[in-house]
Amino acid sequence: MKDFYERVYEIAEKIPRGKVITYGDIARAIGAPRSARIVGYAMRAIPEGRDIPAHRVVNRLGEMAPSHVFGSKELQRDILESEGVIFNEDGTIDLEKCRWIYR
DNA sequence: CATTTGACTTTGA
DNA sequence: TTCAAAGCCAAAT
Repeated sequence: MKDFYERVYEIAEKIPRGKVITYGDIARAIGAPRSARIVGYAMRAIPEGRDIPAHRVVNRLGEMAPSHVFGSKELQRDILESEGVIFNEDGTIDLEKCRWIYR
């Protein structure tokens, strides 16, 4: 049995290109539906040398991570857009179309 | 060992 | 409907 963070990373790095996932969904996928915050905490502490598409992990409203993580929210949005993620007019992700379900 | 913190979510006023 | 507050739980201090 691996560390909590490890499980988060295990799932996060499997997110397909052009898709996103919410913190709550990841938490549920690793059997800890009440630990959405911890998932976010884990994403902030991603170990170096690990290739994790953290920009594909968003909150349940499809909003970008706070600017201080990627430098700016616009940067994260650009990356996602270039990967094929659909955005709404207000700058949030269209979860209906791009939400990824772990399996 | 006790307290604080946070890339969250849900609920109640 | 909108806004504030509380719950949640692993890690860091």
